[in-house]
Amino acid sequence: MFAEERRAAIVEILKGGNSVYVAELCKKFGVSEATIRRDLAVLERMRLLKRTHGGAVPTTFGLESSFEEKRVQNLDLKAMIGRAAASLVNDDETILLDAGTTTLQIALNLRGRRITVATNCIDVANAFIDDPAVEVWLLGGILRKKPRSLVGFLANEALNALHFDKVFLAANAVHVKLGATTPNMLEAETKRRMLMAGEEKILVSDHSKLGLGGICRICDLEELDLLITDIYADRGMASEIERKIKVLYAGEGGAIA
Amino acid sequence: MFAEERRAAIVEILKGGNSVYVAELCKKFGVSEATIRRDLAVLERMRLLKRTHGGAVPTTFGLESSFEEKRVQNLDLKAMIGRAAASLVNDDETILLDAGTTTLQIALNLRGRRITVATNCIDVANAFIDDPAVEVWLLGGILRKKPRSLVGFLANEALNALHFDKVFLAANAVHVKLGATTPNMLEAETKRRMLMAGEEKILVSDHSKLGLGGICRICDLEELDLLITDIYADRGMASEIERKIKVLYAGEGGAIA
DNA sequence: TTATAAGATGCATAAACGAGCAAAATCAAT
DNA sequence: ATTGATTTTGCTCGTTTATGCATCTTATAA
Repeated sequence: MFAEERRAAIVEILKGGNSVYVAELCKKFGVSEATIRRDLAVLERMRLLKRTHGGAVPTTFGLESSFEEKRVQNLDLKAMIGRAAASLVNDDETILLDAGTTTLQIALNLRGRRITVATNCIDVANAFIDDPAVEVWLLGGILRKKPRSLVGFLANEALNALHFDKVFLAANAVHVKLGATTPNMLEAETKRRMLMAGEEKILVSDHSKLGLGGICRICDLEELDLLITDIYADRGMASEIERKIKVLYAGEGGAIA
Repeated sequence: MFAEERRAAIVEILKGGNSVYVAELCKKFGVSEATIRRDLAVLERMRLLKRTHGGAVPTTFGLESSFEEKRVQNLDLKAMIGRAAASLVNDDETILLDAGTTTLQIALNLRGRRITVATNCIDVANAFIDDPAVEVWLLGGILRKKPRSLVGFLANEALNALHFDKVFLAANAVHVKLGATTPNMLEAETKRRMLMAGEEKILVSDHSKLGLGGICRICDLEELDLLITDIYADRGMASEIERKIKVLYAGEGGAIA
């Protein structure tokens, strides 16, 4: 592996929103800490990341990052779900991607594809910023600063005027009876509109959110066409869910129906 | 095998997204390392690959594009203009900020203020990502990846529904006769809509753009309320412009009328 | 504050590179 | 075929780059 490749891979890791440790990178690439530090130094000069004591964090391009570095939970699971979801997308389709860490993984797996992607998340839009193949539409709206999503009137109005082949929705909780839920009312409303704007409605959620209930209902599971979760989902709960909606289980090798 | 064939074959190998080693290519084609290096040099000049120590990687590797952080021209002047512009904004106002490096400087000088900012630029929105005081609205639209701005139908529709106390517009060229212009038609259309959505219409432009003409006209200078430029503006041109529009000259200490 | 982990710096080494030159291959005319 | 011009190729050698190690300095946390 070339230095160039290694550096690109480091940037790729950080694009998922995670921070990385020097030791972690050493192990992953089988090189010394000195080499990793040199890599991080050049990447920092390129503004592709920000070094910290022990590793590096993504650049929140702009200013001294307020990056509250809580690591993304279940990132590897989300990456698997992202790969599985991306594999469902065909060339020349129009895709609507919800805001969220899982949908960001879908975005990363769609880079280079000949598709049109609309989203209400600036991180998702940014995943394609150096990708000439993908046409990106950003829905407008009020900027929610924590999840970096756009919600509210502008987003809803924009969604009224648009239609997509597939919509990939994220939810904070997925429950057999309560359906898909989220803690924020504005988010819920925008998510409902997103569903309406999509031909094929796909919900993505790693297994940790299954069985949980939130405050604001987005929709019942019957209203959706497909749920993509991971192979660590509880079998009992899974079979209950499967009575209401088709489920895909993403794993190392690929997805199983 | 001809050199041409060999080079085509090398490009073909890289097309799959793989990297190649010089030694590997030597063996494969039965030629010396010097020959392979010459091939790689030729192909790199044709932008068909990117050389690394030991081999080459495909050009679509990502790092390169992010790396071209072309440095902003006249950044210090733009910062002065940004300070001057920001000083015109009052608390509780609603502000519309155009996309551009100068308007980004305005945004940086508005951090912490109790205002609402709408923009069609993700960099401007990001300037407030860690600022709880400023409420940010992002207009939707097609993401233009080089200037990182949002234009087109969604942006225009959103602007129809909104109204702001002040709009700060950026232009690529400002001319006494031709007015404010920009090279991109979609941008021009969205900028026109932005003007319509603002009560007070303010154009910002450092002196290097004065006297230049672009392809797409945004508006005549008479349609605007104020031009903010810097103190290095040519006096002759400045006095001509002043016959059509009020001008503010930003300098080290502050702005002079 | 001190203890500990992480980072910076200088140096050594091996691999890769670039330039120049000569040999070999190719081509264009006779 | 022969000759000469041009291009391509391979080789050598001095230079550069990438990397790891040892040592010294700095940052973080108890």
